Amino acid sequence: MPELPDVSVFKDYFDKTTFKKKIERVEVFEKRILKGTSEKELNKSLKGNFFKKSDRYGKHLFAEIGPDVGLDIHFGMTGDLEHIDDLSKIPPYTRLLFVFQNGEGLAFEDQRKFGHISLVHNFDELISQNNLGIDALNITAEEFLEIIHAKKGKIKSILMNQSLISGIGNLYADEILFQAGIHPKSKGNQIPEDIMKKLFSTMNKVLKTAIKYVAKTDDFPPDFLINHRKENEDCPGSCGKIDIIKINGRTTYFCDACQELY
DNA sequence: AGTACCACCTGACGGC
DNA sequence: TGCCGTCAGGTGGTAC
Repeated sequence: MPELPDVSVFKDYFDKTTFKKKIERVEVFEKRILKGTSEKELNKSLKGNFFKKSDRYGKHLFAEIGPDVGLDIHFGMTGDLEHIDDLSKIPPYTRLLFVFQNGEGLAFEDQRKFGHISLVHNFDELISQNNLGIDALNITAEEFLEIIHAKKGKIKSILMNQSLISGIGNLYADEILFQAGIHPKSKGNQIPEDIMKKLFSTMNKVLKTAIKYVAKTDDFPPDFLINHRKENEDCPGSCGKIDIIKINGRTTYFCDACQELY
């Protein structure tokens, strides 16, 4: 689930639920989640401190603790955050728990254990360590065009490549290409300039709209592809039927009638 | 450089 | 009802 809009929502939730709360300890229930650190080291860095501020970059959440220490939180496929009032009621799939001195907690849940949490020195280190390209909501039109025109691969693969542009996953890649009227198999270097500009503005529009709806896809406007992800479903543009193909091994939904192949 | 698989995990769903 | 294969919105590695 967690792509850029979801992580943006997690950031707001994180800020709201950790603000001004002193960290008493960190409990790790699943070591696999930790990358390059340990429960002991985490506690050493966090105990007695506060989360000062957070930032989102791509699909990552950066939680700053001190001038030279912070957390890199990645939500994998099933990661989620849940604030806890009662520490005796820890949600299922809690892999790590921040315990605050006021008796509250924040659970990092992750059913499939693909998420991870690591210690980083700062925001820049998070970006370089994960080899992340420019954030999808901060990239300029010029940078966007340049990156995509330099690639001969399929546009959907390019959009999903976190080291080129970071934040877009399978779901939103399909949505953006659908709304921009571009076939997902189009080659990056063959998309005309004006279509590229449309793709850029569509990417911004889709991501911002998703954030506006708190990434709750059920509430998205009916002309979005997102709630029509079924084979043979009518295209929201009522021009044809939704097709399914595989790109990069990922299920891809699109409308052959309104998405042009370049 | 681009692509095609496999792997990591767990649960839900459809077919038989 | 029960077993089994397949699939899921992410990422990383390997090999052609």
